[in-house]
Amino acid sequence: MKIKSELSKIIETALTTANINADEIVISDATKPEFGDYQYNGVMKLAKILKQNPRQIAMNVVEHIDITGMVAKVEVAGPGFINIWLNDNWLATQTTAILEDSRVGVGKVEKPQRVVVDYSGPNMAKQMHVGHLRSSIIGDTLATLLEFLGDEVIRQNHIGDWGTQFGMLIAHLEELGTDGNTQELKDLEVFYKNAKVRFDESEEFANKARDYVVKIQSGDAHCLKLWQSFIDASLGHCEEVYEQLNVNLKKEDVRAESFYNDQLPQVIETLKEKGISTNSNGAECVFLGDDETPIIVQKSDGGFLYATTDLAALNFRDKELKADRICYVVDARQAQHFKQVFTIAKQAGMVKEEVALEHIGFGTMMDKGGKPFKTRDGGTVKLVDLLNEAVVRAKETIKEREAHSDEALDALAKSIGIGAVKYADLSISRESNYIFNLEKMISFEGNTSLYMQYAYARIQSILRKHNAEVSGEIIVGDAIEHRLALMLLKFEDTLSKSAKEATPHTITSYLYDLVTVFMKFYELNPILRDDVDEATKMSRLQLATLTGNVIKKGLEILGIDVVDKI
RNA sequence: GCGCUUGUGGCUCAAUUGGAUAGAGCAUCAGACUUCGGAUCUGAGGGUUAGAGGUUCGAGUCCUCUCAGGCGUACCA
Repeated sequence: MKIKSELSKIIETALTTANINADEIVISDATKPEFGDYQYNGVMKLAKILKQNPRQIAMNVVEHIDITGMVAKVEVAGPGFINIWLNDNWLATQTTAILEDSRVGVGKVEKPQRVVVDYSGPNMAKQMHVGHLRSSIIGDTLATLLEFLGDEVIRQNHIGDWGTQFGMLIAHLEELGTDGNTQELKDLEVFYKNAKVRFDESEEFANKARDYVVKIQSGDAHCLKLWQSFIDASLGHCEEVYEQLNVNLKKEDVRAESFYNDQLPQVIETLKEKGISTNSNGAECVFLGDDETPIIVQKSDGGFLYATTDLAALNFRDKELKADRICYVVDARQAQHFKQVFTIAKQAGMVKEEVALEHIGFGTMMDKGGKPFKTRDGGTVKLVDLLNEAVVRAKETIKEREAHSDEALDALAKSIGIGAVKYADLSISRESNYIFNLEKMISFEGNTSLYMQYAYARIQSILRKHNAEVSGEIIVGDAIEHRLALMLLKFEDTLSKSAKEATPHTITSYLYDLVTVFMKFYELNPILRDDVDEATKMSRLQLATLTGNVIKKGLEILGIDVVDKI
């Protein structure tokens, strides 16, 4: 239910009949229950333009608002706020209407776009570390969300599989045996370290490594084969992590750096032709605005850089993938880089002017002391280790409570442990750095996944206990049911906002609010007690069912499982 | 040096993009139960939104300066 746009229409009609012009009508949530459900604050701005008393205008508008349908009451407050209360019967009808809806009342966007979401982007030379977590799950949430809302999403995993380090790696691989199944590949960190040792200790090896870099790039069959087997092994590691994280990235979503390799000379040609780049100190450079430091697109030795690859990718995504919107889910520290690359791409006509280019930046994960996340001995924390630990912790916690079969316990621990890590990450506004604290994540209190999962399990428990058909209409009988019904209907507005701004935390805080309201409802209004009449019981069961459905759908978009029993 | 960015109770985070008395959760203290799953709910204390000016009906949010942190800054990605 698009409540806000419905209310906008009502206000617009009122303004028109009152002979007032307003360009954009913004409805916001009421800040407090006493102020109603929603408010319109635009009158104060209009007053300035019309040079009239804002309260007077507000009174005038209020008189023309239709209060026969969705709106029950309107009031002027303060300097000219218009407070709006929704009608209980309307809330009841609307919630009843979506009881059987698999989309829980969420419609599809009117104008679907073709959106490229670039996320995860691990480096094949290394094990995935915690830094990749954010890109993977924020990107995946965005992709799932846009898809659910009706956009056509093209996932792109821009993996790092190209560059000088691969010469060293495949030379090392060759020494170990060319089958690519060597034991050492099980841990890329170790493999990399050993390769580096060989590179430093042997001049012969180092020369071979440099030679192999050139050979891969020129398409030497032997080296390409080595390279490919290395990439396959490394990508295999990533896929295990995606599987565990419930991240929907497949092999066919991979469009690696190497894919753009043969398009790089053309990028330089285009930049030269359009007079965008110039030669400076032997390197091909783009100077933007008054900046003194250029963006280098080709090194003096002829080699290309990551800006070049990104330009080629932008070109490809516009020309071949025909995207309307391109989202890069990449660390916020690369903000300037993307700003520059986007500017160049548009100037050079590699991307059409109307295509939206967005850098979806995110902050860094810190340890408890507020420093960048490292292991005790100062190394990088592997993502696999971290996730495994979360699952182990989750298992310990739930084991204390109730007896489960080993199989059920493992599945439960995975859903809860992984869910906790993902939820904690997604619930923080993405641009800020955040402090990683596993104990807090697996807590049952506060804004955590477990609190949501618990609420869901509780609802399922009620339904099991009832153990009969649930039918009939929702009745909104008191203030708490009013709030709950309204929260349920706000789901669509929440998702739209989250999609527009690419902010997963909009969804988590909504879910938290929803569950909080549900818990209050549940405390105040008994459902299955004997003294509750049949119609009320059914209505409350329906409200509980619908709440469960929304929690499930919300968590599903975040890639987090619900469980029927904890 | 220049540029970008951040600063909100003891701690971790919000604040619908300029709206009403800045909200939550931890932690602390005080309550509720013959539990529809207490892994819950109710309440209290705790804030000059880093500091100082400015813009206006109205500022955590916009502008200027100061202080403190983070990041980037010519051939890594």
